Amino acid sequence: MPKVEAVEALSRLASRSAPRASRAATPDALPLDTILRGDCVAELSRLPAQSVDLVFADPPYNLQLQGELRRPDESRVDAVDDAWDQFESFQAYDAFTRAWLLAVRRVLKPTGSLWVIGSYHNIFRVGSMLQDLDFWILNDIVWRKTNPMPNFRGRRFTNAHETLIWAAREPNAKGYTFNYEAMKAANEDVQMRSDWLFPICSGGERLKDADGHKLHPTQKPEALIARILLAASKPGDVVLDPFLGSGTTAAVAKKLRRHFIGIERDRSYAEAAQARVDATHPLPEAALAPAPSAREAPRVAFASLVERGLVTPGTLLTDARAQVKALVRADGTLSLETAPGLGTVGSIHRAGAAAQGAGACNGWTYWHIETGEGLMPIDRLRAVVRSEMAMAAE
Amino acid sequence: MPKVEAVEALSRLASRSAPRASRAATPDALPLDTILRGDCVAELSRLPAQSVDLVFADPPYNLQLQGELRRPDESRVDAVDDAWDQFESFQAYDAFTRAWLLAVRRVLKPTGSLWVIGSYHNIFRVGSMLQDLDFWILNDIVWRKTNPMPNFRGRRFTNAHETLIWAAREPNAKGYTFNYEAMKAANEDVQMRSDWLFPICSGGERLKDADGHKLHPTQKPEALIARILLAASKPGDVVLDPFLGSGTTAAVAKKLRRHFIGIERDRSYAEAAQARVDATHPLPEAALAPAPSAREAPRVAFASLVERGLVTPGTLLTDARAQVKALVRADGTLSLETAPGLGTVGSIHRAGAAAQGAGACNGWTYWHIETGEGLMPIDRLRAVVRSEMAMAAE
DNA sequence: ATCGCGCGTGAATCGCCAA
DNA sequence: GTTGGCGATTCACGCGCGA
Repeated sequence: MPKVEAVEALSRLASRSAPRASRAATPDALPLDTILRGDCVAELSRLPAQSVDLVFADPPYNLQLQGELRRPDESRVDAVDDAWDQFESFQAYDAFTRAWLLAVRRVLKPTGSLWVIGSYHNIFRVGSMLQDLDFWILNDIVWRKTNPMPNFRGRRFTNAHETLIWAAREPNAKGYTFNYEAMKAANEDVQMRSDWLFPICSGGERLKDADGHKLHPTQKPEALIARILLAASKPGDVVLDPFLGSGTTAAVAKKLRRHFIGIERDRSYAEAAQARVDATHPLPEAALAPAPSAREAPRVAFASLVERGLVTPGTLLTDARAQVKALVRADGTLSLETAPGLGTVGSIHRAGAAAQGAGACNGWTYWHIETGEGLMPIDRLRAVVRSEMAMAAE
Repeated sequence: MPKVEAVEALSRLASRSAPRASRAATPDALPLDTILRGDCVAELSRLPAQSVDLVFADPPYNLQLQGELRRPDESRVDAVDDAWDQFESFQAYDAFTRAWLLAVRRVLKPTGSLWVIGSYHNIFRVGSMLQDLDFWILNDIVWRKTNPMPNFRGRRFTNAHETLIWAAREPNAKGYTFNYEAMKAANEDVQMRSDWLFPICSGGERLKDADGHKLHPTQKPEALIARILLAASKPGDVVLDPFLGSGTTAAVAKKLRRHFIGIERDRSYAEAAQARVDATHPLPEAALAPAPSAREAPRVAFASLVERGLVTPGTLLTDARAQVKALVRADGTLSLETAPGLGTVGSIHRAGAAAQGAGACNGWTYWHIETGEGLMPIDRLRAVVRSEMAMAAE
């Protein structure tokens, strides 16, 4: 991946020339479960490379509002018009985006992944930059709001969603975490879709200052962050948020027994986030037991079934209709006894593929063994081995 | 808007240097209800400037598939791998996007608007380019699919949506069509949101070739296009689709009594689209009667109510609670009789605003008149005048 | 204690025309 | 180009208060 290497070189260059504070001239050890106060690019450049499992980022949206907005009853809408959300131009916003994404790439593990949330004002810039920097987009996710603000002037559709992008560090990245089974189980046993429905953050969850005003203009709901962490990280992983704000990511990470690193420039936000984290307690470990994942079950070679005596060499395996036959050899390979593929010797998967003239085949479900009560897929034997292994591990 | 002017200059330059076919060296008259066969940039450059009300575009998604995809049962997924969907790089895709967007901008009326649909593979490029070219994004819309294709590998979330961008020709564009009332009525009388739910195009609606294979890999559902046309155009408007494909936009436009112009490069798609259009018939006009829109109703001055004798000078108007009072003057202005604002003379709106200490007020709904059966908003009297005007117009 | 009502409010690129 | 007048325009949810 020459392009990735070029990007990494740029990233190193950027971090070398970045202004250093007194804290350290070389990357610190990983400051786990800490809120760092400062500019995120500068702070990221002090962290060790390839040390973070998951990044969640809620960057400024660059809203560019003109004038005030009033409701039909003449009350004023308290809009996001903070200085930190103002950029001079798309060019300036792109430069900002490029800088923090490069800094994030450096600290991400090769198996790590990145989530960014935004609206139509900024998300297209972020998505394009991710592609330009050779991140690899895995999904775009839509957060549908149950209770969005209406369009008061009746000139557009109600802006009822925000967009998240989930990306791996680079093309062909292997080993990023996706807890497929847990997501599926959480979605009535069908695959979790790319459109999620959550209320906006309000009520008791919304942090307020002493005067009862909202502490942060864009506090995200914990349920949204929790789904991200449950989908794309494991307990004990390191989760980093370069724009921590009111601290939702840190609080949810602590609750879900992930480590967090938060970066926040604004002192009052950082202090409120710290207080919030201090008041948050991890859930009981039992509540976080990972959902059973077929993918993470120990790999069992068919040969080990032969070794364990569950299948005797010389046995004939068949397909579900008992028309294709294959002989089990002592080394755990099969030898096809029927056309097409007659004489083929190979793994259960290759033999099954050859028997069907297909490019691939899951031999565990294709091949069956004769029992007193009819044909049984050999996958059932694998299940036996796995349960034995689980008992032995305790 | 100097930036817009610069973009328009570029656009003119692009159209001047575009290769010309024999058809014409200067822009033709608008070829209404026609399918043009050819490259969309070349064909667009032959159309008169500022002549189109609405553009719907479903450009190539640049899917960049690597190898084939199979379902768990080994059946092959018939993916979009057509030549027209392949681009060498993001730069090449961006250049393509820039070219057709500039060509579209030239033919769009200043009051026109543009819709583009895409997935995460291309929509970020399109959205960024729209912003770079100084289009003005009005909404991003999510098409949620009721029946998306599952993720067969279990490595990502089910990709269950596509994204549409709705944009005006330039910042501060006035007069783009948005049929707010119709959308609200279609959504159980609450504002239409930015997330829409439709099934993918399948079954009888899906065009098939002689062998029963799907004719076009990305045929869009008519319901999706219909909502767009119903939301953002009027009967008789000109709707243009630069990537017509199987002709959905043309067929829906004909059905909804909009004019269409379709551009399609591929001969077999263009022919199928033409046959489809020929077999499509417009809906009865009554079915397309626009939903009543307060915004478009004829303006009625309060003074005309006085002139017509519906309100007598000297009458006292009150707010809904009968606490604020104002005297109707012979010229149709009001004079406030109560504090705050006591003595203020002005229009029903200014008097209402003064009475409330607000910056603005809709006097038609604020002021009430005493009838035998209680207070009635003066808006009801306006309705009487309007219905008289409608009868007189017939 | 419970229910119903009124009020506040949320990442918003939020009007159009004539003078 | 700017200004000012006319007049059109909101949904879901949480909380507090009073019956």
